Amino acid sequence: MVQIPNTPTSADVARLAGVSRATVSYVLNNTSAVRISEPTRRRVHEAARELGYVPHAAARSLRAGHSRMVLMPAPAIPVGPLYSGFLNELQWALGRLDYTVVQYGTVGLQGDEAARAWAELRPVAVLVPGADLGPQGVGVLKRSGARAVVTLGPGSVDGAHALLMDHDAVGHCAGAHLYARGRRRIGVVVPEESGLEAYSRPRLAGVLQALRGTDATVTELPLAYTEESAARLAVRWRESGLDAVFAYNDEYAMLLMRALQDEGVRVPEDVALIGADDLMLGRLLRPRLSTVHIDLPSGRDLAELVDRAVRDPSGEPEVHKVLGASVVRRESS
Amino acid sequence: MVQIPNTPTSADVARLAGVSRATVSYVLNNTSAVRISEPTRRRVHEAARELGYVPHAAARSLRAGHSRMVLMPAPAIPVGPLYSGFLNELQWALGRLDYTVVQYGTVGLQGDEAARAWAELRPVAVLVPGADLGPQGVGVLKRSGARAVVTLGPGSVDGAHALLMDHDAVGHCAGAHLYARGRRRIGVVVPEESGLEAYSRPRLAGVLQALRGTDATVTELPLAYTEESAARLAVRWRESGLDAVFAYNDEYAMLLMRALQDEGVRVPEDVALIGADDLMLGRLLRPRLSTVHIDLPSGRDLAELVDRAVRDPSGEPEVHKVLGASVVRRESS
DNA sequence: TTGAAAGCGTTACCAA
DNA sequence: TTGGTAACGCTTTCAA
Repeated sequence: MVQIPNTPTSADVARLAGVSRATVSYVLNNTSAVRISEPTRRRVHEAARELGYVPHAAARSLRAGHSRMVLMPAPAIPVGPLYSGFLNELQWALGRLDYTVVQYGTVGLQGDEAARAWAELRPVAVLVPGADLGPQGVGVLKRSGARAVVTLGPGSVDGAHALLMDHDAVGHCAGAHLYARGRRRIGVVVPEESGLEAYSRPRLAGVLQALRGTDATVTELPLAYTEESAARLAVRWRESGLDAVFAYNDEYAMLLMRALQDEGVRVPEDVALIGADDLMLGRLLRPRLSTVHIDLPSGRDLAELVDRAVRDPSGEPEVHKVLGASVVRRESS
Repeated sequence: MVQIPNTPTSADVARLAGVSRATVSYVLNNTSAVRISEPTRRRVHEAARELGYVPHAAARSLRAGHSRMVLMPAPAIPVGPLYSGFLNELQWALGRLDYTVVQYGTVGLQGDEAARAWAELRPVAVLVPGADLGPQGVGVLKRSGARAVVTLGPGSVDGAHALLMDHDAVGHCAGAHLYARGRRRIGVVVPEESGLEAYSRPRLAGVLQALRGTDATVTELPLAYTEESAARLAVRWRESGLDAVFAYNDEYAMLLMRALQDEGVRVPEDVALIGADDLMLGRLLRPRLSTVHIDLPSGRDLAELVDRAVRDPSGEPEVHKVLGASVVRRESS
């Protein structure tokens, strides 16, 4: 017969220590408004340890009327070292401010439905990467007690703070660089993988904007992240007449570079190539890959924004441009 | 003056609809044990929509005595496409089974302290990647109501289910392969970055095991993920006399390959090189990088294990070896 | 210094 | 078909 242990509650601790539940709460929370005798204190701690008592977060925040939970929908697409480093720093910084960061696995849920699912947890703040949140969603979250809603993505939403990750700037940088290098027939890789449109569209738009009013032409190059797809693109390269490519990011750039070289297209002589994200691996190619270096905000800064917003929820939503982009020219352009 | 909207509760909905809280609950949860008239039903839904009512998960699970939350500590190190694909699949599969997956940002917390933090959320199941959980921790979690504790990592812990990710096998594969290719003086890259020991140690051990009792020698090669570090290693390469390397993974392999080639060391003629993880990018190198392909379990399978364990918590802990490793020979070995 | 009791938002039982 | 009520675990006010 299996002993199914019942989860100990503060009442169990109280009973074992021979005190009331109130006293247990005072002791375990170090409530300063009330002085508990040292022996009692010890008995309570003892009892809690013995029972393996762990407080019940839900009950606690239900009673308190609020929690310190910061909720982030977990990004559905694999995320590079850049962004995951940022996430880590952010979690650490929020942890220092005594928040608990929780990534919520929003699978099939869309838009407002997702917002409602998040709202059920009554987080004190919500950080939403990407563009999956509308004004409705912000309303739902605020009404359910979120004191701060922050979007991290291309646009800003009414009522929410925004960290504008302006990927146009990445494309703009790349386009201007290629133009300055004397290239005029410029291709822009657009990944065929779904979920990347949120980045690829603005990057393309940035290139277009950088070249508007010049004599350069811009050609979209759909490309899947497979060698076959890259080979198909490479095989028809010469007839395309392109003399430069912004390859969306370093990984697609590496893929394309190899395919082009296999076709005898020389980089950078025949075609200048530039990626983005400044991955270590791009540096290892021959020629070394030029790239657009992206600066994300520091996790500390975002954590402080969140904290500020939580403390003063009626403050005006802040909107910050936080994505710095700069060309790192190496050998491929 | 700013209107701070109070979060609507089911009582508010009841008042607006002119019914009792119980009725609201029945309607919104489609309770089948009870029949509510169509007009009432409509009024309730109407009222809920109008107020933007969102149920309070904490209150609900407090009342119910359990939740459907599956908690995973968020991995602190950046995680490759392989593992993050696995995570996604897992979240999706658990979502289909009506669980809610939450990644908990455990920063700084160690061992049992971390386990207690997780336990506060009273998850129905806990999935712990890595080796950060001891038997004590399992005890805390179980006592606080977790019906399944599953570790994903190198070892198994008493009382918990285990998906054994036996990274020894990766090293074993690589070592055996290099030996079979006629190499005898074999280097093994050990990343200097902290947090990777959990993988690098067993991979090294696997190589050693594969070569035990043969005439081959194994040399540890500490390497940081920087070009400088790789260059330092490469510069002293010839005197090391090594004729093969297992480079921990594809990224370190790419780093090292470039550094070696820059020193005029030929791959694979002078030194055979093999990585691990079967990244797309390794295929793009010259020579194309040999690698150890790693098979993770399907997210669906793990989801089903979790579900089984939740339904029958008294079942024997299952221990599965789930890491398949196989060499993909390309041109570098 | 300690204890009794109320109440946070839900749901489920029992009555009406 | 609907409503009252108790209970989940915790904190806090008020009394003793």
